[in-house]
Amino acid sequence: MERRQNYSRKREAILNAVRGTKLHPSAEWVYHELKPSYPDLSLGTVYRNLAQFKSDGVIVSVGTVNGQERFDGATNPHSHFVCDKCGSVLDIEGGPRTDVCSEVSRRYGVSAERCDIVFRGTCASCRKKSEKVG
Amino acid sequence: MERRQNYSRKREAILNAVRGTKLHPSAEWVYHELKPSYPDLSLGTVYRNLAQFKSDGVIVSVGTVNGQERFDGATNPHSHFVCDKCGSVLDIEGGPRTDVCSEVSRRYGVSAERCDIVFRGTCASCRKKSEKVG
DNA sequence: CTCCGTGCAAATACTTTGCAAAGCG
DNA sequence: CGCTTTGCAAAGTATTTGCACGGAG
Repeated sequence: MERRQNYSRKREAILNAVRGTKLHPSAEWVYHELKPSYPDLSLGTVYRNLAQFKSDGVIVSVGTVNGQERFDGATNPHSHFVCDKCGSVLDIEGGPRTDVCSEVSRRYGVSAERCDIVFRGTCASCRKKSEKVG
Repeated sequence: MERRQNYSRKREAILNAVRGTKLHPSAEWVYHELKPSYPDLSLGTVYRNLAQFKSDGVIVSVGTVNGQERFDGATNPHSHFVCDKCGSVLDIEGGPRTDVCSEVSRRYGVSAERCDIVFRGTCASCRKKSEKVG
């Protein structure tokens, strides 16, 4: 059916790159990460595969940080923290529960499937920096 | 202080446009909305003012929907629902309690100031459409 | 006169896409 | 051979920015 014929070493590498980091990378990050090992990799391919993974639900989008979409290879329900200063993204475990989806669906007549929770503020590292300065 | 010298009719119009709709508009939407009344309004001005409002905390960003940033003139704490099909944005009441922020801040050593909760799925209208088709 | 706000257009930045070549079964 | 994947470069879309002009104090 939906089975891929062509296994594609590059595709696997892209997926592994996303899964193998806690950085919640952007397309460009993945590209630069793999470029040394795959000199003929193209940015378009990275974008194409990430879009595919996302629509397949294999990875999720954390949202847009400083104009770049960021991805997460961990699909278990958890929240994120985004630093407004440096744009780093942090996993937050055990955030508010996502079973509110059904309640929202009922109350608003929609069909809510996912619930993304994003905290925003200043990360530990950026806080230290501003303390040193101030 | 930070007081504006030049009041600017256009700036007020832009803010009112965002506040006066439940659509959670994009910059372009605001532009097209005001263009008839302000024929010499430029898109750059809309972007500039929205960015200003946002950094002043007068409006908030709902996030990026289909590549466009969407804004909300209501700054009281509440959540949002985004339709993956048509991109419409809905206010969801009873949103994030601020005490999760302090808990996250404590546990992760960050300084979480805001918590954005976004539900995603299919809106009532889009659901009807697909029912008719299917 | 001095500043701020703006129009306009050019510049950026990110992402998508068309097409021919290459890979896998 | 048939279908998928990719490199490359061009195109597309959203947003930002430089600069000179116009209005308010």
